Parts: sequence; C-alpha cells; structure tokens
Amino acid sequence: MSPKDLTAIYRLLWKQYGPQHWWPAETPFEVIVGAILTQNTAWKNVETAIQGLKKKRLLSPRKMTEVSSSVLARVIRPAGYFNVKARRLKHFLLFLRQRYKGDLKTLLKRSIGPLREALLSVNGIGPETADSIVLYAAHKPIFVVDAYTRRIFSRLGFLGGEESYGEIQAVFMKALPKQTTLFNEYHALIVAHGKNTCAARHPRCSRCSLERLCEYAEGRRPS
DNA sequence: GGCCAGGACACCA
DNA sequence: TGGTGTCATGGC
Repeated sequence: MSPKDLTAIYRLLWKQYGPQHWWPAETPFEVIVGAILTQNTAWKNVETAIQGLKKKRLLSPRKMTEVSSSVLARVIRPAGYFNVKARRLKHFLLFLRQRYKGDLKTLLKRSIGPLREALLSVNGIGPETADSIVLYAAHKPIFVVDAYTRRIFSRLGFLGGEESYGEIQAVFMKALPKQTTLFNEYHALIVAHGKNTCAARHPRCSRCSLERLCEYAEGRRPS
C-alpha cells in the first residue's frame, strides 16, 4: 500500500464517518482499563463494565489495587472473560506499583519504544493493547492494528490476511506521517467502518455503506 | 441456538 | 514457530 492509497482511504473514511474523538474515556487510566477489557469483546459490554467500576469508585490505580481480584471480577463481569481480565488488570497494577511507584504519569512519560516494551512485559498486555495505551493514553504516534484493520484491508485486496501484527503495523507506519492525531483518527475510523458496515464480513463489500472505498480499492490494489 | 465482538496466553508437538 | 484450546458476556 502506497502513502497515496492509505491517504485516499483515510479521506473516504473521514468523509463518511467524521471525526471520532477517540479514545472514549475521561482519564489515561480509564483508557488502559478499557484497552484490557475490550480484548476480543464488544465495546458495548466494556462500557457497562466501566460504568460499574465508576459506580463502585474503583476507577483509579489506588482503589483498584486495594480491591480484591474476586470483587474486581464481579464488577467487570459484563465485559466477559472477567476472571482473566481481573487478573490482567491486577498484573498491570502490580507492574505500575513495583516499577513506577504507582505513578501512571511517570510510566506514560517514557519514550515510545521503552514504553511499548514495558507494557508488553506485563502478562495480559499484548501488541494491540500496548499500542492502544501508547497512542490513546500516552498520546504518542504508533499505529494500532486490530481485527478490523486486518479484515477490511484484506477484503479490499491490500493485505493477504496472513501478515503478522508487526508487518501490518509497519505497512501503515512507513506510508503515513508519524502524527498522533492522524493515527488516532485512522484507527478509530477503521473501527467505525468495521462496526457500521458489512465490509468486515463480506468478501466484497458492495452492499456496505461505503461503496466508494471498494471502488477505490478495485482501481488501486495490485492485481 | 449459533455466531461474533476494538486479544492474549498457556500448552503442546 | 505454529497450531489449538481457553477464557465468557451480551446483542443480533
């Protein structure tokens, strides 16, 4: 994919869906919690879980550290995989306390490479979750790849569908200027498109709400 | 009733 | 290193 292709697709998505203003959260910590809770889970369910955490006043590193894993699991139950995710949140909190004295700002101030590596060292934080935190909590320019990215760009013919996370990320980051606001909106628009249309599920999205995206791909993708 | 959703990891060969 | 099983709720 050339810079021209990626820019053109971005413009089509922007025109269709408008600015997304991501991440839907009030604080960096809420971004991190949301990023872990949304693993393989519909965002709607995550919203319910986060509302529960707010209601119980557990949405801060200190409060969430103090509460037991079993209570935490009960509160985040609507997000699914609640035992696993409670454990993962606890892993992150332990990491934050041991390495950064519980200070989130110190962690998020680190430069992009070390920050990403540090996050990946936490059990339960993989590439997508780490990159979501880097981009949306630390506001540093990294491209987040998710299932929608892989599916949509595969359907359009720009990806084979078997590329690794890192390979797909490299494609986007080589072709696009490294701007936080651009990466923020691009990923959010991909998710908006994936959620809102049949593009993600149909081999050719001729019935989706953004036929021009397909038409563009028909003309541009390598044969 | 089955499929899927803004993944990650343990386990095994 | 790659493939497979596991984790689980809620909406359609």
